[in-house]
Amino acid sequence: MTSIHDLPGLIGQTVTLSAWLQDKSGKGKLQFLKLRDGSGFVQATVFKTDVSEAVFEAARHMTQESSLRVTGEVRADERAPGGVELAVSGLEIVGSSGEYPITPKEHGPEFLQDHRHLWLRHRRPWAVLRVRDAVQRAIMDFFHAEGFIRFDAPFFTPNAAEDTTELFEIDLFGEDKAYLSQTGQLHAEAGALAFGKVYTFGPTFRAEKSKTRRHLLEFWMIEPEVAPSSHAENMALQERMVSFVVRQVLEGCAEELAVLERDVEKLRPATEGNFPRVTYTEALELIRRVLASGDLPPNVSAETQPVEWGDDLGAPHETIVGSQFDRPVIIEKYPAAIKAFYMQPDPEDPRLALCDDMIAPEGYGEIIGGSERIHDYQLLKNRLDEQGLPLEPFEWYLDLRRYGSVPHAGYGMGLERLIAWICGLGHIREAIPFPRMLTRLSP
RNA sequence: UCGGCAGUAGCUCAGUGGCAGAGCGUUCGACUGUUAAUCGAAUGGUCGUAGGUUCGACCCCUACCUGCCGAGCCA
Repeated sequence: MTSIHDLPGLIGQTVTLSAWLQDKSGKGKLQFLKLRDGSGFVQATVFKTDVSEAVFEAARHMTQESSLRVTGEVRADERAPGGVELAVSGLEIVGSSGEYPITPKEHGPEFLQDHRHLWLRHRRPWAVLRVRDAVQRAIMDFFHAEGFIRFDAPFFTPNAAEDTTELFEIDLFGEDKAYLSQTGQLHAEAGALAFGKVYTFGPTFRAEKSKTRRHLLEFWMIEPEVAPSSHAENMALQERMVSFVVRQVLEGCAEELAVLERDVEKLRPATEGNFPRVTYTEALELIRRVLASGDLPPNVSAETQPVEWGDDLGAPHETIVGSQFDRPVIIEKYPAAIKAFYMQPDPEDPRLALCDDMIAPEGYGEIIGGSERIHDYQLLKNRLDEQGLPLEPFEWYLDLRRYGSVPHAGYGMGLERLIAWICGLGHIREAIPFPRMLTRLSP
């Protein structure tokens, strides 16, 4: 069986495809069949004079999404989309199709989401989810080339790493409570102190009632952790990884990005590295300047207020900072008070944490959050106390500081947010096969 | 949780107190180069739900449900 993807190299040969009928347009004695087989898309022509009466009538009455075995000669033809078409000599319907809900016309997002299991067959999800696969492969290739091992963190955890985030509670046979993991970081730290360089790669769960284009209840996160390492090395790793992934996608997914009508020139700068870096304090000044100029990026309200030192940046503020550069920008050294308990203080200014967020351009917002971790036992214990967190669940985490502690650092990257930016998606839900959101658990 | 917007045919939408509409889809017919083909015919409705105002409600009022977008929070 031949794949549609391989047809350009088989011109002149007669092949058999296993494919689905994506669309059809008839011209009386000539039928155009738009076929897909997962590897690609091709047009087939059925001339009444080339096939039996029964085959032509079958072609004329086939319904959208019927599964077929099609035999024909591969021909180069400028009139065909893609320049190659199949001149059909034989045709067999494997599975007929009823009235197919997703017609070639426009549909609203709710309708398409309700039919996600079928929508997956269409060009746009085809392109996005193939980019997703390329991104995942690039990430794994990158880390293995850098000497990392993949180190899987548990999904059930007894405690919150960051007490601010809501967790999904699991009933463990009525005795204990467990939560679905919202981060693998703490376990990745144990892995880093055992293996040096590790990364986790798996789903993560956040019970936030967020209904925006940037949020899912269940998303995939990559969390590298390195020991020993520093804040500066951590940022350099983030930059190397993101530019490598974008480079791989531009090289390997030209057709997919073309289907999505993504302007690849907007991605090109990210392949060069040299991501700009601003401190939190500098970012506040930058935001103030842009707001004063009135020249705001799209989707940022004119009502947006500047940020007072000590307050966290909101989504519109991140969009403003991201819009000032042609590639991802790193904002570092936020006030320690608004960040997680485990972040190492800046030795030059203990009010600050050695942490950073990477903001994607074009309004796609935060894609990475990372930090150097506190390696001193007493300091970490004090931070747990200050936050009012119980020590007992964190004893194992404190052990990492009791036995051969070393400065180390890591970060978490949201896979779907990275994909949404690379593909230029209007909503993160398109970046995962079956999105799980506040208003959607099905299909 | 809060704010804004929306819900009418399978889909996308128009209709704004007086007969429920269009385009597309689907089915049938014509057509040998279609790219969201074109042309002709047929097909299509609990106007989100419940209550209210009115001689009369898709339209006005109230409540609720559902969805979309945004905020907060985050990746």
